[in-house]
Amino acid sequence: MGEYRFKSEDIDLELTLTCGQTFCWNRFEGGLYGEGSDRFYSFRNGEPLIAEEKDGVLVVETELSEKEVRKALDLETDLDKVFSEFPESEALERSVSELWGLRIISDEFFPCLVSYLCSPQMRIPRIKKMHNDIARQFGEEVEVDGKTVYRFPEPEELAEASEEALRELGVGYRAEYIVKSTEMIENGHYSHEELSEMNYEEAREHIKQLYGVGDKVADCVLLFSKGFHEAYPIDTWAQKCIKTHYPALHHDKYEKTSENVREHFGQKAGYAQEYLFHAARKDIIEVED
DNA sequence: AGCCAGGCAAGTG
DNA sequence: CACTTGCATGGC
Repeated sequence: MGEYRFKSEDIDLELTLTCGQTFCWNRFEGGLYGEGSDRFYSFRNGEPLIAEEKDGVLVVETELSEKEVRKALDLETDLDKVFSEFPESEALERSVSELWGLRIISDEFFPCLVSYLCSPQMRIPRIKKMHNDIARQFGEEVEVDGKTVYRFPEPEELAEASEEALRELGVGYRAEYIVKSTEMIENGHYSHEELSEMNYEEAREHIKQLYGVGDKVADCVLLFSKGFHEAYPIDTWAQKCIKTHYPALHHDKYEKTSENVREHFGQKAGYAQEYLFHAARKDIIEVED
């Protein structure tokens, strides 16, 4: 297997993979959010990707090209440059100083989509459990690094799953979102490839054709799998952050707030969202209801 | 025992 | 367009 090495001062791998943005990575031992090994794996194009931080070096083992590895972990982004271009803000400066090295991953479209179809009215650890249960039930069992793991199903594989079978995994009413959206993709009525040709506004409208994809899920999937770094998902936490620290940007309508934050933070608004979101959840910055 | 969680679609006025 | 309602499940 190929091996790539990167300076780990540029990325906090553990934080990046466990902050709740991705559901597509796992630890070899232990749950993603608890204690366990510091060796992580995911898949891209069916190929495993193993990442580990040791002695100040990020080591990635995979058959994938270096370009794809850089893309998956967003190693091309110059964090200093991103933060220097945001308007001055005490909340953001504190978040950045505490969470330096947090990067916006880029997962595969389909597994990312299904995770966020599961996300409405749900806590992050349970979304992760749903993702892993779906992989175990409908994905392929494969050996990675000598361990038996499950690759998340491709659309044609998950298309075999009935709504009832999904409900048995505890996904509740989200089963309908998964079944209908998977069906659209599997029978060729929806292609995410086209998203890459579009600007952000067009892409958001396009992806909302999928059943169960509203404003918030659209922004998550565009940000975390399609490289639209201007996407700023506004969930309950993000909403509270904006209200507390950027009241002038707050609005009751999602689209209006979205427009405001994108205009305020610019092309990398998603990075501001990710740092503020995680800082709020970690009590690094305060938020009011 | 209620209440709530990274919202969404469908229905009504 | 603005506003309301129902929705599954598990943890606290």
